[in-house]
Amino acid sequence: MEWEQRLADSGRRITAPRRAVIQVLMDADAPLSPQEVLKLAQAVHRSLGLVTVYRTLNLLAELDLVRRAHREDGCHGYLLASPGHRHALICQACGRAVEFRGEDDIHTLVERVEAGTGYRVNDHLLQLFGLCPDCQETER
Amino acid sequence: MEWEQRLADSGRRITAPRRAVIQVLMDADAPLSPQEVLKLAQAVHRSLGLVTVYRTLNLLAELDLVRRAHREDGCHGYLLASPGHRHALICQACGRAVEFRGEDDIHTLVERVEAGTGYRVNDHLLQLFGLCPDCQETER
DNA sequence: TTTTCTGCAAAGGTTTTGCACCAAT
DNA sequence: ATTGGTGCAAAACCTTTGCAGAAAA
Repeated sequence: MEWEQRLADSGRRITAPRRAVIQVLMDADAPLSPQEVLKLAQAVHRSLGLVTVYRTLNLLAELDLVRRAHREDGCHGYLLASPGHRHALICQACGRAVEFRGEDDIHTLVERVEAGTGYRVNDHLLQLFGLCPDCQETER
Repeated sequence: MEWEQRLADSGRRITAPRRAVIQVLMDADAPLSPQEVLKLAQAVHRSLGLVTVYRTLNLLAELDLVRRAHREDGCHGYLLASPGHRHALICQACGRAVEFRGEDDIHTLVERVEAGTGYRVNDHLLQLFGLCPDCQETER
């Protein structure tokens, strides 16, 4: 598993709580709040505490294994970062999220913005909001 | 002012605190946290309280006059729902922000993503991070 | 054995609610 | 005059920190 390698390389340890949290994120198809992660992960690792969930999510985010996402309900959501710079597309009705690549278009945009403003762009955050195929059905 | 109309239409009242909050958001060029809105808006309306800021931001978000944005520092940021849909470019060193338009590039990207995923995209959030010209100087 | 990690308790923040007074319509 | 809005205080949450014991390397 690639994430175990990443943890080990940074001098961190592979533990049961961390396994549980990653497992939950791997199974999820929408950004999860810390509370949601806790509830789901306790099925795997009973004694897990909320504090450890927070610490684990922060650690994984630092290592770029997990991405923080904006949720319209006010919570912060966490989802596994797929390799390569992907971006989240979140359903406004059911919360299901998929990721997509948009390197080419963003690259064009970034170049234009750099030329226009003199800024040097190092990073970006892009999220799209809309309706997934199922919820478009339901809508009718 | 269009927002006054929107408030009146929904049976709400135009008050000094609401004017102050909207004024601040109109002048801002980056998503502001409730605390930041409070500090800035108190310059216009001394007795303003944090509670009223929250209530006003929630109300405005309900009416789609204001949008909630994701901030990496953990807070939620609020920004005026811009008719021209502009995006923020923020300096990582000094915090100075400028805005840019990117409609064309984003439009292309959105179409491609819709075709690839089956989602219908209604809205998006884009923020760029980098160094402004001055801070690129300082860097050397 | 050594260091990191965990869970608890408690602290520090942020956001929401209840209520009496005030203001816009 | 009515109804909705404001500010304060307090409650309810969410997130981080300090610490002693447990677990990985």
